[in-house]
Amino acid sequence: MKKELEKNYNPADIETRLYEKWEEKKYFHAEVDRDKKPFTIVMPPPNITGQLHMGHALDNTMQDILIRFKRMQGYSALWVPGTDHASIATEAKIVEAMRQEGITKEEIGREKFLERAWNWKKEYGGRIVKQLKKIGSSADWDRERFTMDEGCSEAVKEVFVNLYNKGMIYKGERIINWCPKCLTSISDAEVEYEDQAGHFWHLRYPLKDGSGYIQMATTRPETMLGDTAVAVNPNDERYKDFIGKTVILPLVHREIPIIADEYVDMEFGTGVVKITPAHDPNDFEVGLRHNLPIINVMTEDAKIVDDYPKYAGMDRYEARKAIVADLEAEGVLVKIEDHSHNVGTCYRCHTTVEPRVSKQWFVKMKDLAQPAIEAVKNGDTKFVPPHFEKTYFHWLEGIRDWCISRQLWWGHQIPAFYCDDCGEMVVTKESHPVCPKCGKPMRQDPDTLDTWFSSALWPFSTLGWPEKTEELDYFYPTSVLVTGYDIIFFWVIRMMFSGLEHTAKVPFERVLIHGLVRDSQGRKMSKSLGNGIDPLEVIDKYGADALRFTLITGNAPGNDMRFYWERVEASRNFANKVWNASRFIMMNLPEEGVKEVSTAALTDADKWILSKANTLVKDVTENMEKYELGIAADKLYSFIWEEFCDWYIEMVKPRLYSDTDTTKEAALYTLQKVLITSLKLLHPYMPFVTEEIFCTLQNQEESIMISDWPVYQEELVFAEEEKAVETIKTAVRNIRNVRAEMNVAPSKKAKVFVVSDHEEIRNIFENGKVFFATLGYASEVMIQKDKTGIDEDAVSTMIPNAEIYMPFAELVDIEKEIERLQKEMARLEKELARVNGMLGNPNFVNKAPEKKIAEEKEKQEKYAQMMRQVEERLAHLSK
RNA sequence: GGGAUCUUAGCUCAGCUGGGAGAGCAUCUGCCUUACAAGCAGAGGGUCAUAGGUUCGAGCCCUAUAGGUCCCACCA
Repeated sequence: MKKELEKNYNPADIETRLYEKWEEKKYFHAEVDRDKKPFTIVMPPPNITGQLHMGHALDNTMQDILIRFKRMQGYSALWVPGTDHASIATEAKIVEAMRQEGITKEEIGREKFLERAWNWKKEYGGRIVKQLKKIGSSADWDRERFTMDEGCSEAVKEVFVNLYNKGMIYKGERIINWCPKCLTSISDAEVEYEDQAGHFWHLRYPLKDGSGYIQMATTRPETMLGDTAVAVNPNDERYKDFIGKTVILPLVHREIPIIADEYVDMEFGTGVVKITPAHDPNDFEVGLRHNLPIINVMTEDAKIVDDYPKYAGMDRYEARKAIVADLEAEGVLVKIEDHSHNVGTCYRCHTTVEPRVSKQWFVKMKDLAQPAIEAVKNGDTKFVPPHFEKTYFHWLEGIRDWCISRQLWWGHQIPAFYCDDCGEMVVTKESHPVCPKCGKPMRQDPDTLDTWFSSALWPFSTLGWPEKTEELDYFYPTSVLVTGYDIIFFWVIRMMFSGLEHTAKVPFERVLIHGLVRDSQGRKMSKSLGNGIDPLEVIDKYGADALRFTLITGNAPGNDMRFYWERVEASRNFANKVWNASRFIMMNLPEEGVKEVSTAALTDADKWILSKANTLVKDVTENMEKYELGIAADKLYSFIWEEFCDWYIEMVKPRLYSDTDTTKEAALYTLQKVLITSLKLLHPYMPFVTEEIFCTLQNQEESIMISDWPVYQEELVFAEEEKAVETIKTAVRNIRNVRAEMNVAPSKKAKVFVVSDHEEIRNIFENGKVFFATLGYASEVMIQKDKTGIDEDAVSTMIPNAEIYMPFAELVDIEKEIERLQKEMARLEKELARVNGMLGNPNFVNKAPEKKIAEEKEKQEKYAQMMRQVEERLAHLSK
């Protein structure tokens, strides 16, 4: 029994079932297969704390399209999925959950805390994976990884030890970005700057010798407790005499020197800067140059330390108020100005970052950055779109050492060990080393590594590195990395230099960058604004195919896009169109199936659509190979909807409905063939509908996703037939146009006369006679060499080398008819003038390519000829 | 301060290497035509931000200007 499609397309009915089938059949699984070429993508691992959002949906849709495309093309297409432990985010969630229970992590200790964290991971880590499956992701879930699983942890240790032994990782006391809420250091990349309204407090520090004071301004008066100098520019004439003198720090009454340093900008403010090495990165540098003491005045959570009893325990903003009040009381506060400045905030919690001097681990970036720059410069890795390479270079060229230690427990603990007895330190992959000097057990560094340290290894750690696995050998370097431009600094760059350093290869050949999905007003989707749209809700309402199609069309690579429900609806309508066209075709297919038909048996229309479909195969494949996914999708959309449904299916109907038509088989054959080609090309974009239709149509279980990708065939190019059908389309359009203008009801059929003294044109119409009945509302079609027997009052329309007449005696309004023809005349005159202008220009004729000139000459002839037709007709009418 | 990017139809956006301005939505006019009203047929609507330049030819390349967005940067 022939299977049929349900009357209405309902994505919810098919999606879950199909996905389960795919998983069961292991279609997503890829193996090393030396007979095939590899194509590899590693999925940017979503955080285990994460919920699927539009960014994931876009990112994963793009990857899935590429993977499905390559799989069908016969590659061993591997998409490695996984999740990221997201140390700061996860730890914050667990700490918060514990806080609600009234316990702190210190109370339960590291071991118990990690136990909780792992439990949490078990409970929630799978959630995002389930969600990714809802959008149809065909990732190889058998190879799912986690940044803290055994293999990844091994890779992390290996890398750390290697880099340490090469001297590229060091521990040092530096000023770093500290988040007083997360209570950890963060890297430069993790600081987000935002403009904040603040003030300038103008202060006068009195000179020790009583000869006066020196005046400066600060945006952070509370840090004055830690001032250890006042600086001026050495070239500043105004302050020449002050250099070397001593001032008395107000409130604290510490004696500090006035020093000279180029860092001070003479043009800015008073040209005097207070120097607080412990609480400002620039001051820290100045302090190093001048051997200034570093006086830390704040605790980890940004409160004033006990050394200043009056302010001890106050947080930085409280202390600011108190100190400003005291400065005023002491008479050293001159004035307060409004001032807006850039403040660094923690990218996770948006607390203002506090620069803090502490001992941390760093990766030396200079030697790592250079190869990463070169690899892109010489094209080993290319960005799509290319302009993101500039961003990449810019950031790498200005890169500073990477602070990788975090004062957190959830993450990869740093493989450095200390001997509390003799102070020896070793860096090793062993988990319980003994001190090489005194043989005592050693204590591991309590800090963990930046989450991005392990993500940086993702493209090769997931393939088995540091082991020399078959997978690594075959699938690495990966083919393309798909990610948003907001992640270039965090991740792409770090994967690049890590890959080059540890595998001596680039981690991926392409970086495909996409933008952000914004709301309909162009705002970023965010939790706090509550303007986020849940992809799962979209899927529930319109299906995953509609969501995918929406995300992939209507915008250029790398650009942000706005999300509109209307667009999802339009995509759903397209899926519905495909569904219904397929349903129509299936209704007409005989139970025993369609036989292969020889080319000779095909009509012009058949050849036309086959030829068009063939071109589509070529275009779509080329676009997809160039990562132009949106362009390919647009072409599919217009081919299927306009050419195939609106024209071909309509043209073919009379043949299907007739029992005597000898070309019926050819029509059925062509319908099925073009449908299957279209479904295959569309499958990467809309995997669910295409699968359901494909299997129903073929009455088989075997999936479209493992079928062969269509290939362009020279023998399916039918240029003559394409031209012929285009001629007929033009004629039909003109007929419809005229009828619509005259408000002729579709039910009112009319005779159609085609007059042409070109034999080949008459032949085209002779072959296409059938189409005029349904498409052109014709009761009868007469094709003739001249106007014999045509009612003089007929309505007319012109196409190149032919005239079409429809006798509507009772409807014809001569005035209107003349008006229409005059309008047409004017258009032709304009076009002809343009062409004449070009061809009359000797520069054009001498310099333009021959092909272009020939094209224009052809047009010139066409317009001139049509003008003669219109002229003649006008002359006749005005008689 | 440096850099990137954008400015095209009422709205949102395409427009690949320069060769007669496109789509979706919205609007207007007809149609329940036996796959689809989630549809069919037709129509209107644009000095491609501005000013120069290169070119036979510019939405596309170059320069400047205006406005928007984003990223980077140590101006206390």
